[in-house]
Amino acid sequence: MTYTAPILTVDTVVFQMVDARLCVLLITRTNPPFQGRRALPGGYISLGETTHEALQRVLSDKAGIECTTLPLIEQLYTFDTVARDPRGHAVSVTYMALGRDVVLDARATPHQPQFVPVDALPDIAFDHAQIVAYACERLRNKISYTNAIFALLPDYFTLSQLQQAYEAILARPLDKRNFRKKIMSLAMIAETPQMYRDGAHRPARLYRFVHTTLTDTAMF
Amino acid sequence: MTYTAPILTVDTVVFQMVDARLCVLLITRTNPPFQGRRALPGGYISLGETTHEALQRVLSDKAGIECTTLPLIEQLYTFDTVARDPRGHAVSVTYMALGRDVVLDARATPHQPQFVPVDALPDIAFDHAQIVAYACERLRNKISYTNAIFALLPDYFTLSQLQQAYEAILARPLDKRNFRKKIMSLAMIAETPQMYRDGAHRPARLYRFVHTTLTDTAMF
DNA sequence: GCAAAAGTGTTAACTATACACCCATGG
DNA sequence: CCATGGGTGTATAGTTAACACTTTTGC
Repeated sequence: MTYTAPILTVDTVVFQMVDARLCVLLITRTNPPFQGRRALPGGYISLGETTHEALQRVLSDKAGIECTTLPLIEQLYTFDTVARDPRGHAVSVTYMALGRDVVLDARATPHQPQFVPVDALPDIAFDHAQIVAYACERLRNKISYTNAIFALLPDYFTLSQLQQAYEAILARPLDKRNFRKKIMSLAMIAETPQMYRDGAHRPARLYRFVHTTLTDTAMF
Repeated sequence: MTYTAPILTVDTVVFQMVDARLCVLLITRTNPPFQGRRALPGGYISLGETTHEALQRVLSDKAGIECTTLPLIEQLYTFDTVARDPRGHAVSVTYMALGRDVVLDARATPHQPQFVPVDALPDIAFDHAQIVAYACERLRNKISYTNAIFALLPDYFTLSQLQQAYEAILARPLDKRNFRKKIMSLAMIAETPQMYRDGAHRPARLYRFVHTTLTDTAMF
């Protein structure tokens, strides 16, 4: 039997907070089709490679990111999609990753990786706008019933930072008092003795996450 | 460039209620590996075929089921898995489907399709037990925030039947009065003038679903 | 008349929401 | 002293959960 499988690719939506805004990692395509257009980091899955291995390789090659620095990686959905080259139809396994300390060196690769706010996306290649929209929805759901947001915040953070992250992802304002009451009742975070001083106002208490692995925690 | 993709397969978890129990469709494998063992219906995805097209073909060939008779089909997850033949690693795109009127003809194909209660699964091939467990969990979640259960019930049904379906999927008993109060407040189902008579007891009112497409409806 | 499943309300506990002022700091 | 963001409590409405008896039918 001569079995020929469809082209199989992986595409990843890497989220990170930048200035209290939810941002997604985009690269610039160096090859046709969509050469010069921005896109999600992605590429072929080779024979013998798992989807996760391909993801690691692609993020490392195209954005200089090591997967081990991303505290949360989760598969999203598998799209039947247009191929990257004219051979026709392809299948793309998509992943979502959350980061907090990712520093990009836009000159280290020709792909110019950068974080772009999800509420101000440029015109991106393939069906990647759809994938980003799906990832945003998944993330919104995920932070509502797990502690997934830990993966987007630094080890020590203020309640205002935490609230801003929730607000950016949910795309709606939250009441400060109700938010604090709720979050403290969940045993998801713990007070630390440290304070954060920043500008002409009262210093803020710093908190940390009790668990830095994914845990069920009904927030909303 | 000579690009060789991993082997790509599709596997489907088809659910149906049988005697108030949640059942899953299994076939018997006619080829190695796991020849003679039961398994989810599945097979190769060919070049040029979408995952959904492959799913249709596989269900038709191996179980005699036309996809158009399944009111709800949803992609589950894509597993890196063992290959069906010794060439090594494969990628399996899995789907969940819900049915209500599926009648199987176990003699029409050599695959002996049959519905088996999920709480009494035999030893099944590959990583299919894991896939069924994942599908059950997804279904449990899905019926909690959508009307997905419509796809498992006949057009006309009693409140007891509906409650039994929820109980079978959630694997816990529900309070009859609270259940009825809740379901009636959701505008998910509507009374019909018909009654269902069955045995030596009071006849039951028949209801129908207001929507027979997937709709958001917070049930639990 | 009896066995079997259908049908029906109330109360208490909990959860979610709305809302406004004082505090600590730097300049 | 003033501008800035940090921090705090209460009252109401809505939701969930617990619980037992009467009705209608076939035999």
